Parts: sequence; C-alpha cells; structure tokens
Amino acid sequence: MYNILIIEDEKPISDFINLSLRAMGYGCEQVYDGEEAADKILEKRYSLILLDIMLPKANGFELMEFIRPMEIPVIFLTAKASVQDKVKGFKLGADDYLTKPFQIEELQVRIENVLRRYYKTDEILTYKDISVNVSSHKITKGEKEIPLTEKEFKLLVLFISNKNLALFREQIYEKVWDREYIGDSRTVDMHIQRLRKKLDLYDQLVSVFKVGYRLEE
Amino acid sequence: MYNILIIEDEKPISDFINLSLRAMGYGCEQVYDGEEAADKILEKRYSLILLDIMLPKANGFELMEFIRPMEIPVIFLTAKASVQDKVKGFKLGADDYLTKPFQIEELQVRIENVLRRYYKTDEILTYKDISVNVSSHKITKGEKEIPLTEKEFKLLVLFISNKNLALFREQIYEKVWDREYIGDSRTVDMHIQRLRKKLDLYDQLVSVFKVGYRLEE
DNA sequence: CTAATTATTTACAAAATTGATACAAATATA
DNA sequence: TATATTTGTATCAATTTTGTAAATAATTAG
Repeated sequence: MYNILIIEDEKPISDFINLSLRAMGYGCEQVYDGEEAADKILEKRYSLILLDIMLPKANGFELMEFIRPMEIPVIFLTAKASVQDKVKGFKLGADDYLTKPFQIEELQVRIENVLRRYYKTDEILTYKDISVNVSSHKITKGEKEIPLTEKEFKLLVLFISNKNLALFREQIYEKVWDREYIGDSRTVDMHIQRLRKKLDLYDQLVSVFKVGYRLEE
Repeated sequence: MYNILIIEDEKPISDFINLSLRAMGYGCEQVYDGEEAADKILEKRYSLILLDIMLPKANGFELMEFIRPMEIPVIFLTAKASVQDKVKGFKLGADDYLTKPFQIEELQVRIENVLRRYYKTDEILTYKDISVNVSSHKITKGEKEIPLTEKEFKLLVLFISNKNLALFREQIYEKVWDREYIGDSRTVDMHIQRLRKKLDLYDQLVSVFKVGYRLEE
C-alpha cells in the first residue's frame, strides 16, 4: 500500500486531495508547513510526496533539496505556472508538475505514472505453476497465457490469497460478486467449475462438503 | 484473545453489545464519544473497532480517518443506511457495515469474518495426535489426513473444546445440529460411532450411561 | 443373576450436495 | 446492429452424507 504525504497549506485543497486519494486506496497524510513536512519525512518513509511550492516556514524549493537525497518521488503542486518555475522544479528533481487548479483525475493519472515509473511493482501472485499478474490481469500457467473472465480472475485471486483456507460459499460470493449472498444458488459452483477446467485445478481446488471450496497447497 | 473497542454513545446499545461480545469470549471496552475513542485508540492496540457514525465530539467518518493509518479493522454501526454513507464508509476503509437495528448474531458473524480476514490465524485444535485445523476444515491424525463429514467435524470440535466433560445428548444435538432436540433418537449415537471409527477413538470417546458422551484426556 | 434398559453395529434408504451439460439472459465487442 | 463472450440458471446424474430401523451386544438396577 502506497503512502502519500500531502504538503499543502490551504486546508480545503489538502483535505480534498486527501479524501480523493484515500478513495483511490492510497494511504495519505497531511501537513501544512515546511517544518512539519520535514519532521514527517524524517520519521516515515513515504512512497510519494505532493508538494506545494508556496508554504509557510520554508518554501517548496528548499524542501525539495531536503527531500532529494532520500529519493522519494515528488509531484509539485502549485499555482505558479511560469516556465522558469517548472524548469527549476525539474532541475531540483521533481518527477512531475501540476498547476492549480487541476482536475483530481489528472492528479490521479500523474500519481499512477510516477509510482509505476518509480516502483514498477506489478503485483504478482503465484500458485504452483500459475502466476497472476494482478495489475495487468494476465494469468499464465507454465509458459502459456490463459485468458480468464472477470469472475474467474477474482475467484482465482481470492483463492490464491487464501490458500488452504476453506472458504464458505457465502464469503466467496460476497467477495467476488460484492453483494449479499441470498442462500442456495449454484453460481459460485459453476464458476469454480470453469476455473478448474481452464487451469486444470480439479485436484487442487477441492470442494468442502456443506461449506464451500478450498485451494490446497 | 481479541480486544474490541465499542464506540457508541447510546449506552443501552453499547452495554448490550458489550455483554453479548463478552459472552462470546471477546475482551471489550466501551467509549461514548469521539475524543474518548481517540484517546483509547492511542493508548492501546485493539483487534477490532465497532464504530457508530453519529457521535458527540467528532463523527464516525472523522474518526475513521484517524483510525485508518493504524490498520485496525473497523465495522461501522449505524442507523444511517444510505448507499452514499456505506460507500463513504468503505472508501474510508471500513471493513464492514451494519445497520441498526441488527441481530446480535449478525454482528457476531461479521466480527468473526473480519477478524478472520484480518488476522488469518489458522485456528488449530489438538487432541493427542489429532489436529483439527478449523480454518481449512482439515483433520489429521498423526501424519495422515482423515476426511470427516460436516457433522463429524462439528462433533469433533465440540468434544475437543470440551475435553473431559460429559456432554448430554441434548446438548450435543443442539450444538451440532443447531436445532431443538426432540427426545430419543439414535442420531447422535450413530455419528459418535462414525467418528470413533474414523479416528479410532473407541477408548477415548466414551459413552456415559444415561447421559451422553465424554472425550477423555 | 436376570430382566430391563441402553448402547453399538450393520444395513439401507432418504435427503442433500456437488458435478456436468446445456441453454438462455445479460453484457461486451466489432 | 449483429456477433461473440460472459454469466447465471435449470436440469439431471453421480456422489456423499445423513437418519432410521432392526439386530446384536453391553451395562445397569434390582
């Protein structure tokens, strides 16, 4: 999970960013001036810093010099739009630059880009010779790529993340279908079938009578 | 042992939850407003938080933001049932959501689910060379895995959890079959039989004349 | 010790669950 | 819009589990 530090003195803007990023699944913290920022950065390793240029007690450029040696990616956030500023920012090691006001979607895209560039973490789950690239939704068994449908994919991820656990149909349904399970439906069973068939998991993805299914190590 | 913090300003409800959860074996503490809650959370690491949305001195959503970085699972408890609220809750990191009024049984189920998801502790019971992995529903005796049916499984769990206690047929029936015992049926006996056979418990799982059965240490 | 009661064993049929197949509805894609 | 893909349901077969009945064995109380 990524942790983002928001350094921005205008509270409404900061709060707005905070909420939006949290909604996207990022962990966020907010600070409102340069000193607080420095403290926070020393105390914890952030994945990314969003940095406003105009700040009380140390401006963004100064802070940038402070951050740079730590090799944390930084996106500048500012009302200043001059080319000189941009150049200065990039020279100091900024990874991106966003001019206020901006659409939150744009910020999201930039964050994702920066994080991908920086961390290149394709989350990959594996089970025996099956590997699941969660980010790209690609599944391979051995060398071969096996296309899975959405539900099959979610099922597989669920089971691999819960190896050896007997999962109740109810749990499965609520996780994969994301809504309440109203007893007695064969839907889960059917999809288990299909998953077994596509990945030849007949002996591994076993039924637990009266309970549900389990993926065996 | 799990510790649950109940953040709920309506004392009767809070007390009721407290009593019920204690009866289920959880450790519980109660606070009645946001500030108290924050203090408690800072002071001690809870396993799970039950959080009412409408609170004096900081509402549940605010509190949620405070809790989230600590990665403590949260179940929202509220009279508010709007979809927006639910979405908001989940986005802020709630693990589940329960709308008042609710059955205590439902709360129990949700708590168990969340705790299992979060702590993924394989609950393992043992008796001599038999081990019962409750999470995966697997039973081994020595090195060998012994498949049990659901009723047998429940029976075994019941007896291991009540070693050396003579259990009345009635009790057994009501625990395992989850419905009222209407006198004189050989059903329990039959299943005891099958369990004995599968796990070779003839000398340990003994009959108590006129009463029921007991698993001896 | 013996009759009466209670538990165990065996056998079997009923009930419930899961697997397989086929198909229609819903959804996505060209 | 037409086409393909995905998804959910219905159906039936296969399997497993479960409950009961009847016969047998064991235990208890008198």
